[in-house]
Amino acid sequence: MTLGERSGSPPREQTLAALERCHLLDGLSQEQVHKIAARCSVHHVPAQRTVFEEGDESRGLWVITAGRVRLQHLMADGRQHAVGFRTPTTALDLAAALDGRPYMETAAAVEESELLLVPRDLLPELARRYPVTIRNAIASLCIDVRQRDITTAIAAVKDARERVGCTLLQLVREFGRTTGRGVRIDCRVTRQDIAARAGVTVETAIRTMSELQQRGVVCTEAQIVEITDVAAVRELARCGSCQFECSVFAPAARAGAPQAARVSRR
DNA sequence: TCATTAACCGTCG
DNA sequence: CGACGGTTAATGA
Repeated sequence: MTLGERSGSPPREQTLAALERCHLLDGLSQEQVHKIAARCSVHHVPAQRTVFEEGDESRGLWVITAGRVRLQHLMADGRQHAVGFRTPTTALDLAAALDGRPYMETAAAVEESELLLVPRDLLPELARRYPVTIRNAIASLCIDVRQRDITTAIAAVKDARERVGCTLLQLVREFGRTTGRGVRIDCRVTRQDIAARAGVTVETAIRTMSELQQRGVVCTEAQIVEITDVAAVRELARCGSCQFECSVFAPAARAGAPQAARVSRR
């Protein structure tokens, strides 16, 4: 049992609001979403606790309603490869929920988090009653496939320093906010996190980050990374000589939502 | 616990 | 050979 304790109480306002913003349910009315929520369970997961593990039987679809979750893969050498960090309104491992096969990766709460579990037997019903969710699911899966394709391609084609550069740029895509000096990655990221995501050791991540820091390209304070010279990072990652469509790492656009900082292409 | 530095060492082009 | 990057160890915050 890897799960945090369950809260029996019905979903709170904030939880419902997060579910409403889950892309899988795009196009459903508030009332419809609330009816679905009534059949979900709310789970509070303390920091560091695992929500589910790679290989576990899928229990349904997990949707983050608060906190932050890291998705990771166990590699042959025992190290963890961080697939990415996920924030509220994101559904975790949709593929496993849909095909009922075991989870493809481990989900661990980075900070205290809250997740909603849409029970597995509710999913076919959703598809039947709200065909739009099928379109939404396909869109989500496509993004997933593209992200994974890029990730594996990068692992094969880029060297360690370049991968650190790619990781920084992906984080900017996911969490970047423009500031006076440049762009800030708006969530705490340890050197270890960067290393796990780039598929390098901490020391290599530190080597690269230190070099960037000395060149005045980035600065870090309390695990918040700010990039003052995005062009230099793009150069480090050799963005110019690769054609991967990294825009798939950006959160899906949504009317009325605050726009994250963009990384200009080319 | 996290960050950093440095020496060391194996692999590969 | 030499660059790269992983390993190990020591140190400080």
